[in-house]
Amino acid sequence: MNDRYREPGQASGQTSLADIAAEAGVSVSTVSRIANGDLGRASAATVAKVQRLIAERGYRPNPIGRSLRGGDSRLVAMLAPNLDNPAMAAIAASTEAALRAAGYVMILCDTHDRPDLQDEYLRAMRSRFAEGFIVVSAVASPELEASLDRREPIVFVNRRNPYGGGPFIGIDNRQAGADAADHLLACGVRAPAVIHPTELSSTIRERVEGFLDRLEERRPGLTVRRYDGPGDNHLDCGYAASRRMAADGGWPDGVLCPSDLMAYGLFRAAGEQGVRIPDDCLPVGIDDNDLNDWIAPWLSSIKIPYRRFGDAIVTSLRDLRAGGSVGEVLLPHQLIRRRSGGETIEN
Amino acid sequence: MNDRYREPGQASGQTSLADIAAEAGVSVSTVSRIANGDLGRASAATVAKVQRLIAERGYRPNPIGRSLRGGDSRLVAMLAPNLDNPAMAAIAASTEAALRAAGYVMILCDTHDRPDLQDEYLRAMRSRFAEGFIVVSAVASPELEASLDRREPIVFVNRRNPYGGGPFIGIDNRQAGADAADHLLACGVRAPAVIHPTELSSTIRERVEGFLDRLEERRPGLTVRRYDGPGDNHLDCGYAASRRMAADGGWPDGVLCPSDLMAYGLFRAAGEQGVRIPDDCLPVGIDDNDLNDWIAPWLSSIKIPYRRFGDAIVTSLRDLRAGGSVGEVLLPHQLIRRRSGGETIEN
DNA sequence: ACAGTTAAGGCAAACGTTTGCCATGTTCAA
DNA sequence: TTGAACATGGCAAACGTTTGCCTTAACTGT
Repeated sequence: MNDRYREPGQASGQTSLADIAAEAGVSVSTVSRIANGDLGRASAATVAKVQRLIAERGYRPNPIGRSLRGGDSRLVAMLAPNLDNPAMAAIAASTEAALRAAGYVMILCDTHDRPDLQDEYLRAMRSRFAEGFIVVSAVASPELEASLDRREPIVFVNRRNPYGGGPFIGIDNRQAGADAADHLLACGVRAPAVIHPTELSSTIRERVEGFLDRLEERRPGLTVRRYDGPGDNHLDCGYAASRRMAADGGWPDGVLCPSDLMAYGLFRAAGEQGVRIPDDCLPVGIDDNDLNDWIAPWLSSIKIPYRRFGDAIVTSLRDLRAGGSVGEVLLPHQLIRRRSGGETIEN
Repeated sequence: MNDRYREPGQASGQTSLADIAAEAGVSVSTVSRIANGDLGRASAATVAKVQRLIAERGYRPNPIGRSLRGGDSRLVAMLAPNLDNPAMAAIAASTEAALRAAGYVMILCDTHDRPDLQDEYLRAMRSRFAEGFIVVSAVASPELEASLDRREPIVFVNRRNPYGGGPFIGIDNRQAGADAADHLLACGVRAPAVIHPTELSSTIRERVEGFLDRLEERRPGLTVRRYDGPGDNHLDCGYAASRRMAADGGWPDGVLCPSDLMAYGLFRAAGEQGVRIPDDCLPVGIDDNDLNDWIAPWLSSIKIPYRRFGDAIVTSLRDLRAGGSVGEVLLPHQLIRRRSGGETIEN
């Protein structure tokens, strides 16, 4: 192509089985077996010689050759919508670490929540011999359905399999909504409201339902104001919904924001209208973004242990590949109470 | 392995050249050539037949086979420290999009700023035939040096090549520091201070130097208080440095925080001590996190156009692989002024 | 009619692995 | 002494692709 910059790892690069074999005066098969720990198939002398050469030349098996042969590729694809969302970044970071610890390499694909991109990535990764898929906030798409039909190992995170079944990692969203309701009532909120995106995912729906059901249970007959907002991301949704809410009947004394980003949208709208948060209006979020402790001391939020998702995901993926039947893993959430001053009180 | 879950893309999966060839009654070579657009090597009838079959069976060339052969892998590795940092997430997201648009797939590796992990990933990616590397905030490491020696295509982002030279995407950090100084002076700050991490990267050093130099130029003889803070991340550094600053001589009327995260750390320390931000102490950040507009209306910050990094990175990578000599790309930054009320005034 | 050209397409090697099977040679028991 | 078992290790196919070179047949010009 050009002589200034070489392809990395190309022919002249890495030492291959053949190089070692030639130098040791044995066949590639023998070297391969020794490299893979099958030491009983060669004499002690041969094993020693080959092992020495492997160490000396820094031989590392080429994953490409391996995958082609049909062995494992040690590649796992993670499909996530929009990395800009700090929650996604947290999941990605913890999954990456867990996979690396298990000897895998993660390919991260940003699907922008679009079914067509999700499909494109599923195809691309399949033909790259990805050994498994982690789909965060999956959307229904033809290729996803096809993958499920082929019984490919797929772990769903955050949002359940739109076609039902399959392993799932997340929290008990209904319970989280109920906990949020309890929190608002405990803080003396009389007329709570709820905002949510116009387009409801199953995750958000469950949180809102859990919230409403718990309120109905504890305050029968109480009407809960409910506003939705349009937008690509939860920041915009939260902002738009809050403005609708303010225009419709003024600010309530408490609001469930089913994601922290929506709470940030509410915060902005409140600031613009001179409404003091949390004194005039007490929001409760779900996610508990790491930054809350630093710059959003006004936001109590239900912490989702995204840092722990990685391990759970890798465990599920392994069980799946081992043929075990894998169900849902619901990790524990926890309300983090914050007061405006910035002190955090964990219960 | 087991019959419940299959490897995706394995033998029984994707249609291969051989499948098409068998069905069309021609050789693999012919199909390969037609699939790659070399239409002059077969009769019109053959071309039509093969093209029809390719479309019908949904044939897509297997990238593994291609890479192995020595062709291109369309794989690019991005090594980033700590995805938790919103700035890194923004760079990763925009790069992913730009690479996908250019037909590449990005592998994202979290190096945690550790030289040994950076090395491990460089090796792993090289043997997977990555066509190029994007190293964000590179640290010096043996394998990086080796990669440079082999003239592999590496683009450095955010932090310059620790061994010097090579293409770089970033901003003019000295100028950004100077702009921050101008801003503080314009806001009437009399005795500005600066906080920074104890471990100085070249990026942060440049920002701080630009700040101090500009102050010396405009206010000769002015002594600028300077505090560093330990910690793994800039949040902790900023917090620790701020507390040191407060303990040492009280809060200044203005502070340069060479990253937004450090400003968040300062904000928390100020909140704990009852210091009002920005009224008592005016911070200026560098980065301009997207969330500032929503929940940090008190923070004026120098916006780094992370969203535009992706395109610049891909362009550099292409030029590099085409053999062109690629230098530094400094993208324009811009001060975003915010007032406590939340309104944004861009200049 | 014959050499030369062109069209059409197949052969086979190469990339790096893994693995079932075969080929030696040695040892051991009956 | 002869068969069996075992130790040691090589052969070759297979994965999917690309490409230099070869073959065959038809066509062209003289």
